[in-house]
Amino acid sequence: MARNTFPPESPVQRSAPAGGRITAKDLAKRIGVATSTVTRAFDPQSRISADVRQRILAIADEAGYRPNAIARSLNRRRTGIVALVMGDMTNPFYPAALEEFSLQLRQSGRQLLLFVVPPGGDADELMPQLLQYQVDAIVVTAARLSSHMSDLCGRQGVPLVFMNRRVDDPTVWSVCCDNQRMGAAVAEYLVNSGRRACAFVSGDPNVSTTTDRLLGFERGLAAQGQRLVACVQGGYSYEGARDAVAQLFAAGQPAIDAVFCANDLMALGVLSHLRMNTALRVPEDVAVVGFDDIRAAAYPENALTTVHQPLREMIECAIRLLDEGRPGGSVAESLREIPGRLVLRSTA
Amino acid sequence: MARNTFPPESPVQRSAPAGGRITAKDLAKRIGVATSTVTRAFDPQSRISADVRQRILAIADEAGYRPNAIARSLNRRRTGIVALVMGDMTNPFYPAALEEFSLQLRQSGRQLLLFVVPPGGDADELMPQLLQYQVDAIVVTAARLSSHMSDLCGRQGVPLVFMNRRVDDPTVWSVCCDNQRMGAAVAEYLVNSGRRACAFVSGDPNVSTTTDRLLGFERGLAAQGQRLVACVQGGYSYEGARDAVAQLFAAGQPAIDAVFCANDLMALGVLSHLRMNTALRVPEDVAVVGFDDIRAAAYPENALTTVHQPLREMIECAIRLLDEGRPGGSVAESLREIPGRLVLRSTA
DNA sequence: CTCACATGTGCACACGTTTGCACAGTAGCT
DNA sequence: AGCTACTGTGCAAACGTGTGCACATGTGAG
Repeated sequence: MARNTFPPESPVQRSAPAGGRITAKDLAKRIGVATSTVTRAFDPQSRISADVRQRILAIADEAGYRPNAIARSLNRRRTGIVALVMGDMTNPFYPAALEEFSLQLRQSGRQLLLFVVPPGGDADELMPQLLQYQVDAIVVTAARLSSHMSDLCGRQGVPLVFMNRRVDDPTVWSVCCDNQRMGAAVAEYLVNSGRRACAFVSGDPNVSTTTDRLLGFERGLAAQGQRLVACVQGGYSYEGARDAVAQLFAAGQPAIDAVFCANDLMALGVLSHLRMNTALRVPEDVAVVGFDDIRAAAYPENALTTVHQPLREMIECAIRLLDEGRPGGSVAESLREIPGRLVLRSTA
Repeated sequence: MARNTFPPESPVQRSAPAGGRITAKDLAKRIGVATSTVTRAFDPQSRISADVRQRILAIADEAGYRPNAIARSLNRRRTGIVALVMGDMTNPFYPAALEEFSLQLRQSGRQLLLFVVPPGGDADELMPQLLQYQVDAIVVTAARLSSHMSDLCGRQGVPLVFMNRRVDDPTVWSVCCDNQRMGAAVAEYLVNSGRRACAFVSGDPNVSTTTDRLLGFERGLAAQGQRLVACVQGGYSYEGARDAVAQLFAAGQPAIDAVFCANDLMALGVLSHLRMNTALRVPEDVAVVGFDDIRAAAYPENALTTVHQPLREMIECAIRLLDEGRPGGSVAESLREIPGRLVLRSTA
């Protein structure tokens, strides 16, 4: 038999690669066209005769062929991958954001590479790994990033969007709810409903999301001739807020009659303390207001009055910004604020 | 000046590519070594003299160079990317799983490509996209996958692991809690503490996680001479369970004195109904037991008795299996069951 | 019939890395 | 000195796709 002498000179002419994965070249050979023609069949922009395209697509489908996105990425210098860096998965707001992100990114034909920064950790360590994968853009939410890493992204030409966090850097985008205005709106509402001693439960005094809400709250109080009576640290967690507020009330402060929390999770912790450990009635004796409008806020046993963050719009905005490259103008222009909405339930 | 005639014949000799990204070739030219030497400097396995390696790494660091993971993936035919397909982000158990997954994958040097299947949706539509990106393995949790897609992965040689779900397919892995045994343990505990009329709140009658827990529960009851009094569908959601159980109790059933729920989220819905809408006391009149042990189960206002799922161990197991390729043996061998643990709090 | 032009296809190179092979140099041993 | 073995480096061919260029063919106008 001359069988095994068939390709005598060709050195490594294996037409079926080990992995079992079929390539454009295989397909082309089988159909009798050039590999570039196969490529063009998959690109709607390309000019190619309708019948050839159809034939190629049909056979490709039958053979289970789809273009290798890795090879394409290398060639096009665009991966279609967006990195999402996220901290604090324990706050239900962020899983909800993640779900919406995933949905919208897929609708725009992109993939989502996820990085969760561990509780005490820093997003900085993740960046090298992340940049190695040549992501087209990076979205950071609920995590801290050094300015060093931020302009490393800049040098590599990777757009960076902070979501639910504002940074004073005109070269990166920020998308937020209008935190100051909503903080003021909460103040106005509480004072109008007769509250005279308001406290604030902060998340982290270094994070804009918290400080903007606080600033707006204080300004809103001032506009009505009041001042903030107390401000405690809740560390963004249920337990942290519960314990902080326990101390606050145990300290026999001048009877606080309203507590505004930087997020819903902490507000639930506050509610828990008031209901389980004190005789105070909500809302008669103490009003509680949260921020985010997570699902649990609407549960009847919580019925939490809170500020609704328009998650879908915020994420739509963030994704639009990904295509804009890096912002060109001032800090103010690099910030997008989406209006929130006060949702009245039964705790205030 | 002869400056601009320096490379007279070379056609496209641009040494600084447009993207601003520096490549191994650039670095090599700058140092005066071959590109392969640069590669080897980054591979601890490679034999290369210590001083050359150090010099390369130093200059690479200074220049901000890191090997392009996409190009490497193409060459090695391994991307280092694991796809995670996840449904039902509204159940806090899954965000917690996601966080742990992210952590463990990063520790093993891999990346996480996330796909969230939309509420009514199907994982099948995602698979083509996902396979295009040449992921090294796929983990599916809380989502349904057709057997057609399952063996498409098989043909492409991509290991597939179902997590918290069991499938009767010996070619894919499954990692679960020992649901039947824990269901039986709950039954035993409830009967031992004097319960005489137990009901079950199911998630989805077609999902193994639910049916195994139910089966174990029924067997456990039978072993004590009892039978299940009622079984309702809660659809895995807080609201679904609350409404289902409302109907159940409104129907004036033979006074049910224990409710076992297929997950914690539904158990919280049940608690909500009992506490808000009935005069029944928990646990005196009705016991409530959940499954998963999410964080909210431990909140004092819930204090939910539940079955703890050992998330970390389950995920460790799943990640180990990724490296095993596809399972070789029987259905039984392709299933890994991790023991759970009953956590007694105040609802039963 | 010639020219201008549009259409469809193939060729070959590029994307940035990895890796088998060859080879120069050095060391160890008889 | 000659042989073997080992170390460190360069060369060049992959990996699978996209795309500019050339070219063949068809089409209509003058």
